[in-house]
Amino acid sequence: MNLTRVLKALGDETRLSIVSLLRVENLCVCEIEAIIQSSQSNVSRHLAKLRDAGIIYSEKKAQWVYYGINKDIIKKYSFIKTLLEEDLANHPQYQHDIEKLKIYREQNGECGVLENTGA
Amino acid sequence: MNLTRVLKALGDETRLSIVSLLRVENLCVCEIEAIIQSSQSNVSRHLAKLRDAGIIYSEKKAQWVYYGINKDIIKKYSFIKTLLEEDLANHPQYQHDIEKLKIYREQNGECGVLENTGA
DNA sequence: ATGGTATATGATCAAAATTGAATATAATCA
DNA sequence: TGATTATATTCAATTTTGATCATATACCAT
Repeated sequence: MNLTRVLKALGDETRLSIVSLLRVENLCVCEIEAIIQSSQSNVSRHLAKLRDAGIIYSEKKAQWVYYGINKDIIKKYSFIKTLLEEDLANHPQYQHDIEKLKIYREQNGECGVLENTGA
Repeated sequence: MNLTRVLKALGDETRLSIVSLLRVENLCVCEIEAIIQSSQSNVSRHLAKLRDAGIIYSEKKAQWVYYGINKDIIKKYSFIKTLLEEDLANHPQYQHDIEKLKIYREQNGECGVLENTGA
């Protein structure tokens, strides 16, 4: 969880897409996979990298693993808050992914039966 | 000057040191070289990468090339302002580099005879 | 137990990034 | 002009990164 490592982890198209989605809602691997249209193993690896950098955390629920933004890193590096709330939130490309997430939700609902982890 | 490119450019120890110094004051290559203790060609290359990403600009004065933070990128990506003013400014390692810059200035003065470009 | 689904990981390959050494270019100064 | 200084760039070697395929593991349902 050091600054260079964090920036390096964020400096990738796929990982930035993932972070942008997790900004809105916690998601499991298969959901992310579907929305950003990348392979399972690829998404899993990128998630691991983001987690190793301390940007996200993971939480196992039944057979799924949910990922979410790690609040602690926002406390530690305040630029991340700005990045999430301003730069990513206003970025057309990532807004588009969020639209796709909504559509995915309407069509597929939740992966687990459980309440969503979005809080 | 796109987001991923910018983050990628910032995700490097040497380049982050450079940006952190330029936050305080515009500097030429040989000054940066002296302070962060890296080779001339290496510093020059890192500067080129930061410039290509739109994070810094360069300005030739006599035989020196001065580099400074590009204000436009701060307007475009607001996280950079936070990164510079909070995260880098408060980071012990980079504060230390700034101390070294002060000492360097006391001992060597300005590279050019010209007024400093710090504004 | 068996089979199916979700996720992680190892192996491998190609592409990209980093570095040092040497060289090229441009400006200055004697 | 020729020497010197500052900076950029090229080349080659090395390291790191990203993608893919195959496989392993964990959990669930029947």
